[in-house]
Amino acid sequence: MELGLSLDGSSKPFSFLEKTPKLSSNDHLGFCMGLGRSQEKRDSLEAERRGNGGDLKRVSSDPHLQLHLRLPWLFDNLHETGLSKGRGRGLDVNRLPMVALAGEATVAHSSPNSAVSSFQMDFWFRNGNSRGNRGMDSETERVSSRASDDDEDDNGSSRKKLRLSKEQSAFLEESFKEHSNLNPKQKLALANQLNLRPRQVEVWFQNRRARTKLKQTEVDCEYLKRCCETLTEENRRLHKEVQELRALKTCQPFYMQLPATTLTMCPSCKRVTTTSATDAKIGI
DNA sequence: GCAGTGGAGTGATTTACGTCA
DNA sequence: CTTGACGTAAATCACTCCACT
Repeated sequence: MELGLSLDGSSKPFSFLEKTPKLSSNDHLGFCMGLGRSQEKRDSLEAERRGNGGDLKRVSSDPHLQLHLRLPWLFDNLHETGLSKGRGRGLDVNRLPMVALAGEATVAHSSPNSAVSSFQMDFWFRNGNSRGNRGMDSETERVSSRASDDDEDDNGSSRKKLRLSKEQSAFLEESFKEHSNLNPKQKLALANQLNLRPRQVEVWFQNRRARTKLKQTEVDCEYLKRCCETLTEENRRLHKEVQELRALKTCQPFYMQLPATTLTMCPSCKRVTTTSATDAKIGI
């Protein structure tokens, strides 16, 4: 059994279900939720993207979110669908022992717990920020210059987490409110404005989109959960009502079920005849 | 206080996929 | 039709911060 619910009230809310593979019989009681944007919303989003300069070549190919759950609300089913399955990954330098990073002496010396990230140093330096006037040794300067390189390291050791400053985050946040997708021009402008690499801006927006979507999904799931509970309760109530009506029907005397009859007199022969209400209605 | 720990937040990377020229 | 470039979503990792014990 599949139940489709739409949150947006679009006229064709479950078109995506046509493409959804049928749940196998092993899926027990399946619950399929479709969280979709209405066409209008999608159009506006597309228009917004076009308005961003028209450089974007396509819109998201994933206008809907589909969740297949086994009642009652077993979210852990997501794990079974492969969402949490890891893929084969390439070499991760962060998993290498420190010895292997000997060539990255400048980075390795930088304390990972340092409150002053290499990026922030870079930001201060480039901005001429007064905070950057703290006494920094030559090593932090080396880190700074390294972080300011626009190109990624070829040896893949650039997976160094750099925390953005509050100002940068706030600015990115504001930009995100205006448009959640950036065209290359906007990306470059933002990067220049914030003294970040374009790639950093790009990644920030990617993460922001993903996490916004995740949050929205959680909210939607909660809403659907409540909807389902309400509907279940309503269903239970209606079933009970049907049972009561059936019970009432079997208890009623036979005559109560007969259609009402009326006595009529034929105007010509003056004979009294009985006519059922239905007969009278159809003019017999 | 202080160290250890678990969880949340977040920047970065990898992979897969769709679109377009 | 095929192919490569490009952009994005999804999944994941790694690091940081913070509350709690």
